[in-house]
Amino acid sequence: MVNSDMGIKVDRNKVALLAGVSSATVSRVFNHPEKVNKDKRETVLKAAKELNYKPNINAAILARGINGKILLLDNNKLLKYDSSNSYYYSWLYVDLLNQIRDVLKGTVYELVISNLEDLKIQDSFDLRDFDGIICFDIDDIDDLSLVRESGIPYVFGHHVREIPLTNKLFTDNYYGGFLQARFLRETGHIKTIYITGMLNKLNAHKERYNGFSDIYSCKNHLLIEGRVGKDGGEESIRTVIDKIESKEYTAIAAVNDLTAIGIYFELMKRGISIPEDVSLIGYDNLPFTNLLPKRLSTIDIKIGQLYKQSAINLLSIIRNGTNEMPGNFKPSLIRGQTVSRNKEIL
Amino acid sequence: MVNSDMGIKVDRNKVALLAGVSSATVSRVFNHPEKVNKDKRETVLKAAKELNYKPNINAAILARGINGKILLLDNNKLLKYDSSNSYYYSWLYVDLLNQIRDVLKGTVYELVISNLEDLKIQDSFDLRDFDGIICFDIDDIDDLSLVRESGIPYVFGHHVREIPLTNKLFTDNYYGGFLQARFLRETGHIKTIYITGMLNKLNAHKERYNGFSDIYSCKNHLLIEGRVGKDGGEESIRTVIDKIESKEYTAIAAVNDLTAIGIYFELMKRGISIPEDVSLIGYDNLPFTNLLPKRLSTIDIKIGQLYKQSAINLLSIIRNGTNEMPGNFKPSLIRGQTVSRNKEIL
DNA sequence: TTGTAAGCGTTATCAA
DNA sequence: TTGATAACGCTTACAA
Repeated sequence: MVNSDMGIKVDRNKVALLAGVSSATVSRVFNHPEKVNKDKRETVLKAAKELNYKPNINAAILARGINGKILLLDNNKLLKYDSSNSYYYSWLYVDLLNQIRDVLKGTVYELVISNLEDLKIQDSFDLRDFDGIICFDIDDIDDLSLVRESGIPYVFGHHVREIPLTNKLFTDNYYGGFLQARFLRETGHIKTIYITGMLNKLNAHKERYNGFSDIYSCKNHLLIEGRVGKDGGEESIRTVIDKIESKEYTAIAAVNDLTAIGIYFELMKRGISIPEDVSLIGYDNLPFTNLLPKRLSTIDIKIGQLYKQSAINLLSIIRNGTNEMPGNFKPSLIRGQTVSRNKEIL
Repeated sequence: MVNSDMGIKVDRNKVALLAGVSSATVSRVFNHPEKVNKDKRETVLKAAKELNYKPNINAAILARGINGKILLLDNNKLLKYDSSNSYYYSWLYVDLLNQIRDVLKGTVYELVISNLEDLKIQDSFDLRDFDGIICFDIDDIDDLSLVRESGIPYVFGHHVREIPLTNKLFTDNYYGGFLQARFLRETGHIKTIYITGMLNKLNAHKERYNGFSDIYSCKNHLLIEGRVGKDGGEESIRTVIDKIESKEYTAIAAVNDLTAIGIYFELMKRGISIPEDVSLIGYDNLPFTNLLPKRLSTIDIKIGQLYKQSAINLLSIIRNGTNEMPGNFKPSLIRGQTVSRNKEIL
């Protein structure tokens, strides 16, 4: 007690001395407790407690020949106000961060955050300083090569085809689109409008649409390809405002929440009530949507859970060299208040 | 080249061998380059490059007797949907994170994130594993004692009085409230409504109000103390809706953006136009406010910059044992679109 | 089951 | 200005 309180360094040797064992035994008590006699183990633990002993992680790491660090590598698009839309996703980032930390909590690994920009331009750090890499939102094939060629175990959350499935964890966009459609159909909507970005530009958009159109055939939905985001949503909805006012279409699905928000406010401005006049469902479940006058119906991509699983997978790759976990992550429906039963058909 | 590409370990000794110097000289080249002969320095650097040598940070840290880690300790209120309001501040968290990382980039320190809950309940980690602690949004005096008693250098971003000024960095709430008021006065508003939480409950609220009422005397503003947040804003504004409709009061200031958003939507619902019928200004500059139909006028607390400065201060404390930097951080005005010139007096 | 001792890759002191 | 060399605190063969 006194020792530690006085700030005098207490290491394995001091504990060993007090417990009357060798320092190797102390080490074993902490790393392979099953390999040491129960009585001795307790004596050591007692001595350690008395001395307020705390293992030095860095020394352990050095002795083990590892780095003790997992890298969360992001594309640093977050927080760039100008590249606008991705900025708002930083909200989800904290969730993801916490989930990954949760997985790493019991391990020797510490989570370190960095981004591609620092890696490439400044080379202020080296991938070799890490035992594993979790890529967040990295979709450029060249960027990925950088990671793959480092030889460090990695996992990856997107859709580049060249990546082995083992290292990949992705949100099931098809299923998400399907959920949107199924919800609208269940609430009695016959004819719907689907608002998205240019489908040939982004695979995720295409997949979400495929899931949606699996339920709503071409005759039963109107597809609008345009810009995404708040402004895009406003623009797109204007082109079909007459078809909403005429009640020809009774529900709208958007490819993401930001676009849905543009639609939401544009309709509001024109005195069209949601969901009384038209139903609306988004995609992503940005926390923002919970602050709207009517809580937006949307799809929760559960990004925190997705990256939690990716951290688990990474650990498995580091330890076993491989990983058997699922790579496919299913989103879920948030019912919200912006979709209501279609009264036109009652 | 070959060596490193083949994954064979290359350390100081290999570099020393190739450069024809001792390993101590190699070490000096990297740590105290001024202490080594220029020619030799270049030879060493060349050899290091050729071998693709990378210093082992953990070994350095161990030898130096430091931990190589700075802790960002938060109160883990973020991400708790139920404790609602703080949840939305996670948006700002990413900003702060990036800024701190930016400061630490040139140092041996890595940023590690953790929270009080893990520290107290699980004791899954030990404050002694860190060289410095940045406390984020920790306002409980007992929690702070934990940090202070660890003896580790720390900085701290709030208003507990017992903390020495050196270790404290705070946002100037008085000035922020003053900015709100000055902006409203400049745009010609004579009588205003100030909506806040219970003033005796939270010092920050009190300070903001003091700044505001420094410009608007009691006769010129109506103070509403109530619940904060979206619901609170809705409630509070309802109690004075007649005074807004009658144009007796032409502008509203809210203690924070979440409250302002409640006010915003409640007014919208009642057909009161912002800023045509009444002006509105919030506080915090949550990114959210940029997505509203009219971009909310608000006060930017610049939390990223604040924590950047706090990281700089912490480094100064670690290195010099003390710190001379300013502890007071001034927010700035975001003009937005929800405050307009008061036409009543034109 | 336990102890001895050789690393792990640095830093830094002390002589030269 | 340089080179030996002793830490740094731990892990882990290997031997006992």
